[in-house]
Amino acid sequence: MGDDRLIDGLTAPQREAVTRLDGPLLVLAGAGSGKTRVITRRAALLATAVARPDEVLAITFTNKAAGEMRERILALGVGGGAWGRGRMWICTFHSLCARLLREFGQAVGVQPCYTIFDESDKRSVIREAIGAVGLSPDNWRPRTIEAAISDAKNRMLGPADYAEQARDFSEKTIARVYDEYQARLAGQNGCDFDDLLMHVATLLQNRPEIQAELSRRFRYLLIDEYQDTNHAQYQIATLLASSHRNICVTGDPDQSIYAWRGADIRNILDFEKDYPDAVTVRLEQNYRSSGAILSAASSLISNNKLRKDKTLWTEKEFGPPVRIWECEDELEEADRIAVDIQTHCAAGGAAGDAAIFYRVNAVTRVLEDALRNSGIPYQIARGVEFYNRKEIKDVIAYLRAVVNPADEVAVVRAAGTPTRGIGKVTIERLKTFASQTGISIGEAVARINEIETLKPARKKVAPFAKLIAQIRGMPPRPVGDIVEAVLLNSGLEASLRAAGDVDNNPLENVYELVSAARQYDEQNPEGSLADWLQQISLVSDTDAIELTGGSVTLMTLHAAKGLEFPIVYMVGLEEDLLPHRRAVEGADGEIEEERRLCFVGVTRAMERLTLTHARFRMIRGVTERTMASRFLAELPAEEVEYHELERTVDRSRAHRGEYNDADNEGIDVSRFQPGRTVEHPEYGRGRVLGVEARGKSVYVRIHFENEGARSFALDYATLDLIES
DNA sequence: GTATCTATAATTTTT
DNA sequence: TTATAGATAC
Repeated sequence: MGDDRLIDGLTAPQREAVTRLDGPLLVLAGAGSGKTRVITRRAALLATAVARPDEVLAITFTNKAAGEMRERILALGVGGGAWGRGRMWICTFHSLCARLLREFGQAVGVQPCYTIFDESDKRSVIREAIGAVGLSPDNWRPRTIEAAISDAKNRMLGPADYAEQARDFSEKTIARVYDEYQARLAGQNGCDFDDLLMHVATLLQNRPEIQAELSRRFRYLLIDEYQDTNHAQYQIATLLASSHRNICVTGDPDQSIYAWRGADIRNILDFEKDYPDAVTVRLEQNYRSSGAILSAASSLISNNKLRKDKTLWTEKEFGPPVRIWECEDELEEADRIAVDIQTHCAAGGAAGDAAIFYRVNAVTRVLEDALRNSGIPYQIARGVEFYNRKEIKDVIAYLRAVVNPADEVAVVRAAGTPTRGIGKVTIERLKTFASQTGISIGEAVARINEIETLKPARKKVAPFAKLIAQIRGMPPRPVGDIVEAVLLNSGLEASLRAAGDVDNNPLENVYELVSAARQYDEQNPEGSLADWLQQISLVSDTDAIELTGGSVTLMTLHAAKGLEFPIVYMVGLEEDLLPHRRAVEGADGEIEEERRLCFVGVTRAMERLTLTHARFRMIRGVTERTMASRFLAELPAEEVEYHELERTVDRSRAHRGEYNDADNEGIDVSRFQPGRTVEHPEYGRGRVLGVEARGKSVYVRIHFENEGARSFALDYATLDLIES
């Protein structure tokens, strides 16, 4: 069967995972266990031994991972000409669904020319919906409502389902907004990210003939990072596999870090229940990290209670110990990292060997400054930022308006930029006419002569209407020509020519967009404007990382999943940052997810790992005392190298008297782990909520049954720990 | 109808 | 610290 090259050099379990082609297969792949190697070879083997390439559907977590997988399969050089005829489907859940909706969406009320609404489009529609049901955005925060709706969609609850299960006033109100929001999206023929999944899952559920056709089309399924799938994704996977059951999922419960986005770890834990005949393969040998790093990782993750026990092992040598650096503040933290990287480079190492991970994006600025000042090249994973720029969104608004005339968000934005005398009142009149006539806003623009109310403004709208009609009349490709036409004919180019300076040049950005379109044209001989728009709507931060580049990579811990670097720094190992405050205050399970996040970061390192924490950190303009992360105390103490604060070199703000130092050393906060029960002489028994530093003292917050939450200064409180 | 200013709020992680 | 929404001035 197949090509021997595909199984060369594999261990027994790896070989099993590659060659057991039919039936349900669960691959529990520990960090660094060669999983990518296994799934690429498996995909290649499937496509050469038992199926046509286009009968294989491989689903990855990011576009980046999809691209890499495609390259690696090509590099295997198997299958020869077979690749040309029908390409293997390698995509993310979202891009798969986006494609399927274009083909089958009408069955769930989505027109083929639908457009994808990003977070800010979603925000503006939500605001409208909140207003339309008679609420005020001051009392009903769009953020909160968005989160609730997103959560509902991930659980496949439509507005009606959600309303049915809504219990309290808050949920019932959200249900009204959800209903309105969804109606508005449908009216604009738009889908948000969550809709892509929910609609396809519903489609597969309600239309057996489509489900049958698709499971015939995709005879073999391969799903990576299965621990991070949500319910809608689970349904899609299940329904696609239901007739042939050739479903292989890979993942690692210890690396589940997206519960906040609706991911349900039970999907992977229950795989064997869903498919009782499933074969399970465990990959537990780690080929990536040194003994020291692996030992730290194992020690850390063993603190999770809700966990299937698993032991990673390595044949690699122990190597240098994991370092923990205590720094005065975030400036010193960044400086020390920069100096360390410089030392590495001076010794002949490459900057590209190193990566810096952090919990929140907000901490990047100081790191960037330090690297820039030291002349160290760096890259930051934030690809969406380009598409979030104002001038880019302006151009894209025109394109969306051309593709989908009902896309009100886009039409309104395009009509108003550059300013051409179309204001609020005119827009309202267009909207009113559209809804009275039962047409889309785009059509209303095309039929301005029929709109009585538009007397003087008609002259202002006419050129815009003409432009849209002209662009719409162009052939759907090459896309580059369309983008360029929009740019030149809309007046955007002219208005940008005047603006801009050296380090922020919108005109340049906009031309970069034209280049991106031209590049797309070259790579996709059959691509259309709609396809390109779909593709750029789904780019993520991680997609932009250049792994072969010669620069230090900065990214969030979430973005780091699936990658590896010889040298890793993790910054901000502090309570309230990692674990994040939201998790500390939240349910018990959330701390475990933070720990898994930390574990993911640690296991990215191959040779050298440095964890840092600062005693003081400025957060949104205010410098605060911090406490070392509990996770640091969970590392094997005798194996790590602890670097205390270097008091001789004081580059910190404290030195300049910008804040008062606090003498909190030596306080054992670990005794008061959140969740522990304590006894207070006056208030009786209570539960520890958390420990926090404020000003010069450290406080412990306790929740008492009768008294509610109270804080005590740790130095003076008379609290007894009760064994639980 | 448009531009500018001010106040205000809010900050986890991402397809 | 930063972005954004709303108010105000032109």
